[in-house]
Amino acid sequence: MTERAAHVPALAEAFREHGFAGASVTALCAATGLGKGSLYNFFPGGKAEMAAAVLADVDAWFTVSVFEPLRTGEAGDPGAIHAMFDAVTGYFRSGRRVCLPGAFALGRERDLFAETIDGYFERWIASLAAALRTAGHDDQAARLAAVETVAAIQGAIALSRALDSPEIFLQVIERARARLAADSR
Amino acid sequence: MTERAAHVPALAEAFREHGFAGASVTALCAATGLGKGSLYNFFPGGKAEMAAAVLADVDAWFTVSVFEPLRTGEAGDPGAIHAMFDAVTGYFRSGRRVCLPGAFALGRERDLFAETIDGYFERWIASLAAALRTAGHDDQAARLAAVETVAAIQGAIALSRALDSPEIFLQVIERARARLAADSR
DNA sequence: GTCTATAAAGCGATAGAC
DNA sequence: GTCTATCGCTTTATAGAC
Repeated sequence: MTERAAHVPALAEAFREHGFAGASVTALCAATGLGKGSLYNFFPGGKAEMAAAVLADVDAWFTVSVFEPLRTGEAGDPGAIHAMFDAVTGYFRSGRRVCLPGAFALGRERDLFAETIDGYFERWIASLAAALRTAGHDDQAARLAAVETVAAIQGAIALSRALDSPEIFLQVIERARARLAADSR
Repeated sequence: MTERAAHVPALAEAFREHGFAGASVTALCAATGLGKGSLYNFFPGGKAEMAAAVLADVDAWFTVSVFEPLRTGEAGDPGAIHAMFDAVTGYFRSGRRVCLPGAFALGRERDLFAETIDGYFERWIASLAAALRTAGHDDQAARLAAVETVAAIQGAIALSRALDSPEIFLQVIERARARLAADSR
């Protein structure tokens, strides 16, 4: 028996490439290697349920690989924040790979997945702010710097794709990293 | 005679709301108040030609309202850069309105409009960098700060839509503005 | 230049054989 | 659980009346 979860990464890549509206069930079949019948057997709710599963998978990865490490960093150790930048640089493939919650936020599909999208960014900001408080920021400064940093990462993806330049992504990321490091001295 | 250009703003709002793949010709008819026959009379190339006209219109607005003012600012006067932040805050409706070149950059439609999208962002960055050089930055610092700022604006749109919070947009914009002002002292 | 009617293709989704 | 065949609908785009 093949399980539903095994096909989620392929669905994710298809949604990243085509967007939600642009990803036809035929394209999703091609991405997974499954027929329509099999796909609907795993996801009776159709495209919406597939996208929800993908978003849940993305959320789970970030929870384990980004949000939780940010919260378990020790006081005075900037390692957790550096690890976050390294993790997102790898995950987003230096801007070649889209952030699905961010991309969905720009379109009509935002309404379908509002809670998931909101939760993803809210927890990213909150956990980064927690790490910044550990590094010495006060509450308000930590929250603002976290918002600014997450926005910078989202903007870096859009801009590097627009200019077809991974270097642009890396430039923005390194400046965001340097700014947090400087502020945390 | 109604002219083609008169319908471009309505098309733009439809593409912003639905995205390129999600905007059906029926929806574009509803947005413009025209029948399919009339729409195809103005835009024989269909959706792609409509979107191209919209992107050209966006590009023209930014050229007049953002790019050119950035280049005509006088040395030592930070007014042009402040005017840019004011203009984009208004244009993007504090993050409620999507940046079409930025949104298209995230999807497959990027390939269709690659030149336009690339040119839009390249000229935005170049004109902002020119204003920063006028304000005292050296070449490399100006370019990097311009890239960072445009990315921040794109990220602000995505994040404020994700969290359904115009305040987030304004926070990020004000921090970007303050950073440029501080660097230009 | 505008509309309605329509063509041809693709869509999401389902049924039913295996 | 997997497939193919098919349904009903929407899609893009065109044709032709006015």
